[in-house]
Amino acid sequence: MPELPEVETLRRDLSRTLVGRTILTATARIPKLFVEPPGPEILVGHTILALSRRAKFLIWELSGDLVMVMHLKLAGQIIHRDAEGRTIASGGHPVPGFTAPMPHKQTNATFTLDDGSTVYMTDIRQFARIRVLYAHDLPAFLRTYRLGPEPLTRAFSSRALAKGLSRHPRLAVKPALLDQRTVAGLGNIYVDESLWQARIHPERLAGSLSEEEIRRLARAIRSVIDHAVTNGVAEILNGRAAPEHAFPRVHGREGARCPRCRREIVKTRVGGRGTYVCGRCQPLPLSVSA
DNA sequence: AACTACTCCTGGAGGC
DNA sequence: TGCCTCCAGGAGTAGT
Repeated sequence: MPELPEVETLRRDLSRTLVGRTILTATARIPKLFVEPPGPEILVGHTILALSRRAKFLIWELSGDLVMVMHLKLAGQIIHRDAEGRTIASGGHPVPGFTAPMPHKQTNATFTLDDGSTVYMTDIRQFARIRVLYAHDLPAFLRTYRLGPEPLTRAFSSRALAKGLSRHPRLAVKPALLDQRTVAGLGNIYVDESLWQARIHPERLAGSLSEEEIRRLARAIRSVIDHAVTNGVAEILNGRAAPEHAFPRVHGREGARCPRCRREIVKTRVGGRGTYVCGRCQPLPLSVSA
């Protein structure tokens, strides 16, 4: 569930509470959490210099030429509690709640810091992964993913999107967008939202989109991601946002009315993923569905 | 090379 | 209540 906006929001919040702190202890409950050596013990004594992000990777930049690269996958969550046990930063998957007692049985890693605070990493599905690298090896590590442009940077444009989609001309546009080489950081929710906003059916073949549609899609991706990052995605997903900011607009809203045309939102399956569309706003021409 | 299907996991929902 | 199946889904990988 954590996609670019969730990870970026988390990065910003943790930047305020973690930078300058030194790690006193680091433990993992599940050995496979740290994909390969070194394990968490190497982090002890290192100071957190900055937090950065690439696609859905959360990157802890540490003293001594180390980086810790986290991927929350579907259900990873991070909670930072101060010495009194108050949550001072949190993000990722909202279940269990950020106020739940920590640690609990799904707390898979724990980091204690020099100010008495503690960072808990939880993951009810155990898919999340952590990798510790030398900082000078990080660029090569990221290069192996051949990640596409970040949607909120100048590198992302309708031209860049067209180029990315041209890699999969015979593939449905939804799985093409989920490929991190096309655009970095999109996941199932934001792809559905972007396609709805651009009025493009997820099963349209990537190669069938007109230039105008690709422009619309690029604008939609940028605005959907920007909106989520700007407005604080966790609160939006918790339903606490104002109605005009209700989000998601289609994903997970089977049976609700399309906010644009009032037609019922239907759930389908595209590329093996649960997919939500408005049948009126996002037409699927017969010529490309055959 | 490119695409599909399966896998990793657990918990929650729904059927009976 | 309880047992069963299905589903959630990022990304790695095995198979076609």
